[in-house]
Amino acid sequence: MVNATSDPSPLPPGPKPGGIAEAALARRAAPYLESLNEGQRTAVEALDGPVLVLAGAGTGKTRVLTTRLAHLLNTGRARPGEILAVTFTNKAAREMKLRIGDLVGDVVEGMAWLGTFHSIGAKIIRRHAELVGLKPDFTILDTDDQIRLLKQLIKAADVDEKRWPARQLAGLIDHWKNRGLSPGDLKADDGFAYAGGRGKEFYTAYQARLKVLNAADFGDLILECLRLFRENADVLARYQDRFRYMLVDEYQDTNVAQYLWMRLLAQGRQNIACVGDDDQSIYGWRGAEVDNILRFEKDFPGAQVIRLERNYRSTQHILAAASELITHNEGRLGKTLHTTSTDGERVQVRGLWDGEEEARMISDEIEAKHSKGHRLDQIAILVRASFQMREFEDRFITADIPYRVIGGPRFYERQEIRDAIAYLQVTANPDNDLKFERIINTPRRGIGPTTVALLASSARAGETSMFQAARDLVQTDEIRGKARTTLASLTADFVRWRGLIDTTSHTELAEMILEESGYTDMWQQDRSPAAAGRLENLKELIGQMEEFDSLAGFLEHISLVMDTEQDRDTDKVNLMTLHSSKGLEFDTVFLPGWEEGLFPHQRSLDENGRAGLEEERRLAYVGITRARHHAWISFAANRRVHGLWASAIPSRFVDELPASAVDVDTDGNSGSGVAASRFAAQADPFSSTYDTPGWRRAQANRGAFTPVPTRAGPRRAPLIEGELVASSTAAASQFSTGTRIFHLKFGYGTILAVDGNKLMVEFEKAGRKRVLDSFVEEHSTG
DNA sequence: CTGGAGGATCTTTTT
DNA sequence: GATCCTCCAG
Repeated sequence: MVNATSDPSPLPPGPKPGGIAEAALARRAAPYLESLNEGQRTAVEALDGPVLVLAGAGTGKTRVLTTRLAHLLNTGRARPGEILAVTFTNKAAREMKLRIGDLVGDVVEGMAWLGTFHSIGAKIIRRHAELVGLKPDFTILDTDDQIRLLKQLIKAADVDEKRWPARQLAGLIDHWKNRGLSPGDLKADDGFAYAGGRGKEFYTAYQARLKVLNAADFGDLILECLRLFRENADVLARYQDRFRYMLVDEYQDTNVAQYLWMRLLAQGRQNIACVGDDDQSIYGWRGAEVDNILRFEKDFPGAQVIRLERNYRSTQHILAAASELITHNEGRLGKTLHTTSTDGERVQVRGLWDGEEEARMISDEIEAKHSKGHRLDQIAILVRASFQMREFEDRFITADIPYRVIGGPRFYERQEIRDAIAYLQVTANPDNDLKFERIINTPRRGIGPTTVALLASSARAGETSMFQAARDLVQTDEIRGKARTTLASLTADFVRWRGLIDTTSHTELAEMILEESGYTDMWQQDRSPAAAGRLENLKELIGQMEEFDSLAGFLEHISLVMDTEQDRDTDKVNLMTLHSSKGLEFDTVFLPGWEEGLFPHQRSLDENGRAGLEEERRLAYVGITRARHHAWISFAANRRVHGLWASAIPSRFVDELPASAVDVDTDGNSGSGVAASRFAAQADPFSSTYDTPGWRRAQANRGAFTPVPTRAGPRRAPLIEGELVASSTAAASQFSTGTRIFHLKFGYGTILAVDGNKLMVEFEKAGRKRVLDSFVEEHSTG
């Protein structure tokens, strides 16, 4: 482990730039350079000075990045420990490390400063913890803890949490931290948005409380690091000197705080390379500033800007569709992607009746491809919102198509895992109030809100932690009866477990804690079907701990690395959100749900106007450019949102695609297809030959649901309007009770009740279900 | 302090 | 429709 405080970082005996030694080294390095195209090679070889690489989708960004780092090492410009390379996700960091390893071998192990913004921030703060008011073993709070803590503060300040939700305050504080603002930087009216101007006050109190708890939230990992650098010129100088070369990946995703952090470090040697694509900036909602790309040339005068525009991934039509779509955005740096691939299939556009039919069309398409030998794991379905996944999962289960969901609820986010970790964290650091509060009454011990509130107020009054307060209070008569004895034994248990940290193996200790605290027991007693799985997960957790050599090491890992690799290598269809698809590529990509209100998402438009729309469009761009050979875009005329049926119009993005790169339902094999607006034979996007009671009703109701004029207030009338099940009396079903019907998914059944166009049906195989009448046919015995 | 009932809410997500 | 949260009665 390198130590900043005792490292003068002398110039290494590296070869003189442009000298003979370097030329010789470069020759040795030649093989990996030769397979690069001109732009890529420039980006790899421009080692000195500030460099901005604008890398379009599929232009070999990762390749450039890893080769560049390998090149730095190979030419002897820097030793592994002198390179700072930051990514956003652990996955990206892991992959980068792997690929550099392929190029330079074990040397990569010395790259101690390759990691995420947050892990590197945490590492730096731990070394200088006392300078920012923390102890080196401070804990990192997750979002749950953050909310819990804010709730305490809100309650203590006697503010109505219902009117001013803790989530909102958390959002505000995050927003400030993303912008690099400490409480002291705020102007008086900055906190206006919360509790009538008390935002700043709460932010101050929150930060103070974090210090008492010896804790930092994710934002602090950057912000406190920034403060450390600003207030301690000597510390900053040391790091500026150490990091001879810097590299930032996914630069378009950096927020202001990260930008300032990085700029401060780079001001030493000016050897900084940022790689990004403004067209793929899709995280504005969590603080990313595309402007950082524009600022780069201003802040680093003379910066070299390199554009990578040759796309190696997609066919001509796919690229044309994506490129044309994105030109509808203003305020982009502008790149023109080109490819040498000329032929290939056009982008397929389909309009369908509803979400279920859309899922059926896609699964049919997948089955057809699969039977022709197309691998399932080379197929992805990219949705805008996770609720859309359900329809596909249902369909895949029915059709027996193996699939995997990427980016779903992760292992470490499960309740039982968080509880178990909370026990471990309180053991490691009893002053972690938030974790203590989480498990103080789990399993139920009879310590309720009253007792917890008493502990919290007592802790605040004594400027100490709740754990300490509990230890003190049980000595007095302030807590009585059962609460007193349970609390006394619980705290004593933690003290005892803590005493065992150094003498017992951490896995053994973890098992002991879960056993003795009654936590395992709680799930064993639980009769719910999920209980067995939870116990399995706890075992799995202990198993994962074995990969670490100490409790502290494990805990640091889980607070920063919240992901686990899952079954990568089985042949399954990939199902994920557009957001989590960034950086991936597939032979075939399906993009369902291109409907106004869903994509672009209404909320994005409402809350961020034009900027919101443009970010949605970039999301569409990201989606299309994931595809190598086949891209399918589809939309439905009806979709169930929040349990209600709504009619929808095709997304404006559909019309923004170039007609020459698109095919619309060419073979006419779909009798129920709804044509895309511009591509429809008739001018009316909703006209089609589809003819069912539900469809006719949808036609009839269409005009009746014009958007309600916007009222003052945050919530506006959604554009998705037209509830088919609305009180419209004209919409009574043609079906009647007792009729025998057939349903595509559930089979035969008998109608029990009719409610508008919704039927309650007793199915022979599937049991009792509520279905829309447009999905059933009267079963004629003839 | 606990459990059930009713109510509000429902984009995206990493660290 | 489903879930998470809050409130109220025991």
